Amino acid sequence: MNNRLDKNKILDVAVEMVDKDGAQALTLRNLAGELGIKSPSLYKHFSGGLDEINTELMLYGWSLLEKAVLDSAVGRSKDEAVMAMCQSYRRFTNDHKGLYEIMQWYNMCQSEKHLKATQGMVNVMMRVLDGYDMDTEEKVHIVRMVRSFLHGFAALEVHGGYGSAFSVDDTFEFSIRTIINGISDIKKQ
Amino acid sequence: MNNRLDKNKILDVAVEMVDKDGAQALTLRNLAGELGIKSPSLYKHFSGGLDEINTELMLYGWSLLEKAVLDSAVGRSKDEAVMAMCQSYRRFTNDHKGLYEIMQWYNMCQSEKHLKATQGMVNVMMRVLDGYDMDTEEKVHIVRMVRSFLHGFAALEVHGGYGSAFSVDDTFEFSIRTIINGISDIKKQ
DNA sequence: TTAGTATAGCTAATAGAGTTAGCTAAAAAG
DNA sequence: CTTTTTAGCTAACTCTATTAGCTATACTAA
Repeated sequence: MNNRLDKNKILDVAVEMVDKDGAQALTLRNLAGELGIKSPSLYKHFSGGLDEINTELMLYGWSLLEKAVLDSAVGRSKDEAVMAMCQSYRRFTNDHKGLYEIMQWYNMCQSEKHLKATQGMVNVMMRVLDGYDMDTEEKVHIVRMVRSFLHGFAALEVHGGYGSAFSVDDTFEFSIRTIINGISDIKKQ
Repeated sequence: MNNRLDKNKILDVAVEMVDKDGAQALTLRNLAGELGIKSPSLYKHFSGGLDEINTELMLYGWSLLEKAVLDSAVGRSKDEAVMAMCQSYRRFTNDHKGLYEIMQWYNMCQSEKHLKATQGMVNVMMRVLDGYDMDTEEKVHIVRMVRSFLHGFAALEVHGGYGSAFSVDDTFEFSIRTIINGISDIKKQ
């Protein structure tokens, strides 16, 4: 029988680990321990070490998120599609707290890789905005705005940054609706 | 003469370092080197080690940002005040890339400290919204929305997350105006 | 001013990360 | 069945943060 590990099995375990205990819990020692091997053995699968593992996780996470956002927009258009995309984005960040952390900060410096990783999701958002009557520049601004909001909301929500007692769900709905309203308002000018 | 260091001098140098080379460049070795001492000596000033230094930086950063946001809102009201606050927030994150990184992720887990640190800025924002006719719940939602946007925008801008060629300044202006428009739209309902 | 105390900085050593080198046994390939 | 490849191991190295203990300098009280 084949008990040997491969990249995918290792990454799956890594995702479980970071979503359970946070991104900082991903050490070679912990990961190897979880897999029942010793840390130097991980270099047989990821010769680039921890850096390569983080990069792979980052890429994997963005592909997952792209798929989630895409699925949520299927069969919907305009406001309904925007709302659905935003909700699936938020659901993802709550289901994958650790992975999303890695997606955020990892390789942010070597921007090319990161930029490429996020491009898929950006394209999906752009296509959804095709349903509205606006030019490319307006769409770019809106996608940037929505991404900024979703990203910031996730960071604050996941890390418990919202102190007061009011419903965070309500804030999310309210914000998306406000953005959508603001968009149509600008179109009326 | 007094060549000895104190907490404030050390923190000032630390801020310079992280803003120049990023948060990950803050190691005891680097910091000590920059100060002309050896790393164990830092424990004479920060018995809690690197963790305490990061915490102090986080608190210091939030107090700076609170002050900046407060100053920008003085003598302004409503939309003009909101716009000024947002612009000063953005200016801060660009002037203090490294410090802002630390403000974001550090001690996010031990939320009490972090929550308290951000409370000052939240209070300033709430007070600005007193100029509008809305109840507390609405204000809370709006502050959360604006914070989320500003936070997410900063993260994307600072790390070069905006790929396309369109002006990032325009996106910022557009977004704030969209949010303000959305707010008044909701008020009209 | 001076004697005494507190302490900022040092060196040396420990512990725990990531990483490399080299070995071995098991799987894969012919 | 033989050969080759390779996943996993141990041992060792480097670079972190951190602790212990020493010393000389700067404060402080008489």
